[in-house]
Amino acid sequence: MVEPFRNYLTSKAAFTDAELEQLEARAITRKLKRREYLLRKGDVCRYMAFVVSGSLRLYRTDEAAQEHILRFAIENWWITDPESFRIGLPAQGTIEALEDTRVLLWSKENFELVKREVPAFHALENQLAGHYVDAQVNRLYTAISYSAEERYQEFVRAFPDFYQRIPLHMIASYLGVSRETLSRIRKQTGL
Amino acid sequence: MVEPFRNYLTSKAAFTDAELEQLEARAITRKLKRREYLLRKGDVCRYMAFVVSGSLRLYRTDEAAQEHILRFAIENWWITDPESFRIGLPAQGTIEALEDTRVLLWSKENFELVKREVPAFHALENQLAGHYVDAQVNRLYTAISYSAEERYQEFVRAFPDFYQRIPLHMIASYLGVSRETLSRIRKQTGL
DNA sequence: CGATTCTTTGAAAACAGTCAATCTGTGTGG
DNA sequence: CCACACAGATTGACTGTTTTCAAAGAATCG
Repeated sequence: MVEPFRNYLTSKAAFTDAELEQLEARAITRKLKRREYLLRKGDVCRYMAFVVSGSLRLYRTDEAAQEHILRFAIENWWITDPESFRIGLPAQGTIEALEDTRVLLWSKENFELVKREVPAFHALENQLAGHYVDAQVNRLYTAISYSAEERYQEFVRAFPDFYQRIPLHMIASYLGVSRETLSRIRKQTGL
Repeated sequence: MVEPFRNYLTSKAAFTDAELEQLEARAITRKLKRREYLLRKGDVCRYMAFVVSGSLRLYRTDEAAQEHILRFAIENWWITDPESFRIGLPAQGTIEALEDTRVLLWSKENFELVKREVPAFHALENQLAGHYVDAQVNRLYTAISYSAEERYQEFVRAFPDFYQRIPLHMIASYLGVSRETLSRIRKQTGL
C-alpha cells in the first residue's frame, strides 16, 4: 500500500478502499537512483508514471546534442512521453530521475483497464488531461510572448516547489535560454 | 446537409447516414465575414467549431496590446478556446475570421451529447484530442529549441496550406518573432 | 481610385548565445 | 580528515541575433 498515492487520490475525489486497492494492484512500483533512466529515447514508452517521491525530467535531444526539457515531475505528479505512450511509437524523449525516486507504473493496458474499472479515476484522469492541455497552451503562450526574464519570473511564481530543488541550468533548459543568460537574469532581478 | 463535414467524417472513420444526420442536427451553422469575431476575449467560449470553409485565428493579447497567435484553423479543422470551453470561464483568447468563413458549432452540452450518441465520433474525438496534445508538445519543443529561421522552415514544411493564405505578419506572431525579422529571414533563405 | 493593410528596408539599440575561465559546494576514496 | 574530482553557478569579453523605430514601397479592398 502506497500512502502518498492514496492521499493524493482521496484529496482529488472520493474513492472506496476497494477502488484504491484496485488502482494499486494494477500498478508496479519501481525505484530509480539519481541519473537513472525511466525511459530512453528510441524505446517505446510503455508506462504512465505517478511520482511517489523524488523528481524526474522529460527532455529531448537535438542534432547538436543539446537537451531541452519539456517537463519536470515531483511527488504527486504524473509523467510519461505522451506521444509514445499513446501510439506506441519509439519515444523522442528521455525520462531521467533527478533524485532517488519512487514511481508507480501502469502499462497502457492496465491504465485503460483501471479507467474502466474505476469510473471516478476515469473522471479524474479526464480532468487532469484537460488541465494538462491548458497548462501546455499557457506555456506555449509565454514562450512566444514573453522575454526570458518574464518567463523566469513566471516559472518561479508558478512552481515555487521546483525552483528550490532543480538545478538552475535545467530551469534554463526548460525556459529555452542558456544557463549563462539565466544566471545574469537572476543577478539583475535578485533571484 | 453540409457536404464538406460529411466528407471529412467519412474520410476519418465509418459513419452511418443516421449518425451523420445526428451529428449535424446537434450543430448550428454560422457565417462570419472577414474580421468578424467568433469569440471575444472575456466572453465564455460556448462552442466547439468545425471550419466548413474559410479560416480563423485564435490569439491572446498581452499588456502591451500585442497579439500572439496560438492557432490557425482552415477547412476541416476544429477550433475553440480549450480552457474556456472546458471549464466555462471567461476566455483569455479571441477567435477571429481571417476570411469569410462558414462554421458548424456545437454547444458543450450538444457536443457531450453527440459523443454519447455516436460512439464512432467519440473515438474520433479522442484521437484528435491526443493528436492535438502531441502537436502542442512539438510546437513547444520547437519554440524553446529552435532559432526563428528553423521555426519558420518547420512551419512552411508542416503547413504548406497555411502559408499561402495567411498574412506573413500573422505567421510571425504565431512563431513568436517580429514581422520585420520574418521578412528578413525570408529574404535570406529565399521564401 | 483612395484608403487601408501588408511587406520590406535601414540604422541603432537591446537582447541572448558562445567560449573560456573562475568560483563554489559536495561527495568520494585514500 | 584531507585532497581531489565533479557538478553546478557565475563572470567577462565577444559575437551574433532579434527588436525597435521610422519610413517607404507594394498589394488589396471597397
